[in-house]
Amino acid sequence: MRPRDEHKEYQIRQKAIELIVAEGLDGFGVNKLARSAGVSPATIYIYYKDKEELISSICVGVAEKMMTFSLQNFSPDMDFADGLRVQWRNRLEYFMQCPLDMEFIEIMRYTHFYEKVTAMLTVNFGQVLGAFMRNAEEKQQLIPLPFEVYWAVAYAPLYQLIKFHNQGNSYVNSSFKLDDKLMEQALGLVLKALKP
Amino acid sequence: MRPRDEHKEYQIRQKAIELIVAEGLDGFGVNKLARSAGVSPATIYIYYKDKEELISSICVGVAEKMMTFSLQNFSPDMDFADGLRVQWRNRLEYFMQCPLDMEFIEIMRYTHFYEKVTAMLTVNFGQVLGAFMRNAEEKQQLIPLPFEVYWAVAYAPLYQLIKFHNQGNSYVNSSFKLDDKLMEQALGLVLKALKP
DNA sequence: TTTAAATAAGCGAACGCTCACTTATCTTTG
DNA sequence: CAAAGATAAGTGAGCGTTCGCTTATTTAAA
Repeated sequence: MRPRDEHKEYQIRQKAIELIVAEGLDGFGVNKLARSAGVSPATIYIYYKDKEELISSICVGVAEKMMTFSLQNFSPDMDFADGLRVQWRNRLEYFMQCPLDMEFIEIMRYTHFYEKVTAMLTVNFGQVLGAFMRNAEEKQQLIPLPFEVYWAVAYAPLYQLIKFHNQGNSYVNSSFKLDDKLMEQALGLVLKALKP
Repeated sequence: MRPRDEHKEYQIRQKAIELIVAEGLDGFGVNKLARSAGVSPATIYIYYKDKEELISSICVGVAEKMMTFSLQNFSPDMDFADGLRVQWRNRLEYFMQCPLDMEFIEIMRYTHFYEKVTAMLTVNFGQVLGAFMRNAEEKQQLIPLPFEVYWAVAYAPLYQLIKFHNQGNSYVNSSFKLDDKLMEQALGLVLKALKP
């Protein structure tokens, strides 16, 4: 039998992400994607059952890649400040390498497609980072907190900075670029908030 | 001449928000909206030039309402901790009263419709909150910081908590409800981070 | 080693349906 | 009755999806 053209498979996924980031989920269509990826619409249906499964699959794929990346060089029993810094650095590095992925996930976050991502993240991400938080508490490097309060203070500021960066500006500055120095400054504040 | 039926005007806007929150921007259609609001599709085109203007107008309207609400009882020369608490309380109260508005804006945030909102927020929101930040710095109630770092640490955690609440769960807990006590706890941490 | 059967990949064209939007007509007001 | 509101009944365009067919590759009998 004829083997799959892996380049086509890749092109479909890549162009789908590009199109959705550029034009949003509305404005995204299978025929448009086919033209953009240089394949026939029918070919897309060899790989995916329907449009729903196409988007869903890409969504989970990207989320898995992001999660794996952000857990690089990380272990739940690391020193609290070190562990949090590794997490921040990984996320920032991933974003610098794959800015489209980040924007793509942000768009998907408020669609029903994200439910599968949440389920996946809960199993993999939640376990590891929940353990990290509990360990840090035991070592008295972190104030005892409900998980959600901890998470909101520990990670949300980073995502907001990335959002400003993606947007290219903020409410008062017409141009904004996130760099290592700014990240460290924000991380310093977060650590100050969370340490006993 | 015949006057407009204001009930219809309101129904169109309200149902549009409900539909977009329920099914996303894709899956939202003018015919569907007309049926849901109990009017003819053509009636919608009396109020709005096209679908684009319809969504755009609702988007800006909701954002303006949110901004006005969140500046209630607030002044840029308030004591820093008091001012930040008022902001957090206002946002949380608005969300409790109009949870759909919040979800609606979050969906719109990653579409081209949000550009107009950003422009509007920059003018109104940015001015007031920029002044608040500068005043707080002068009074030495706030560490000197770039605006974006300040904003990320000061407000992002609240939005993340609201997100968890909307979602109804987080990465480790299968059920989560945001309340006043949790908000105060998170606000306490944020203040600890930002105060000298 | 040749060759043809078998099979999945891949495609262009078109299907049925829904979409955003319009037209022709009627209704309600000053 | 003039003027604007409101609508039922459309319209063509574009959507997701499928059909009928071709192409490339493997397999294995001759």
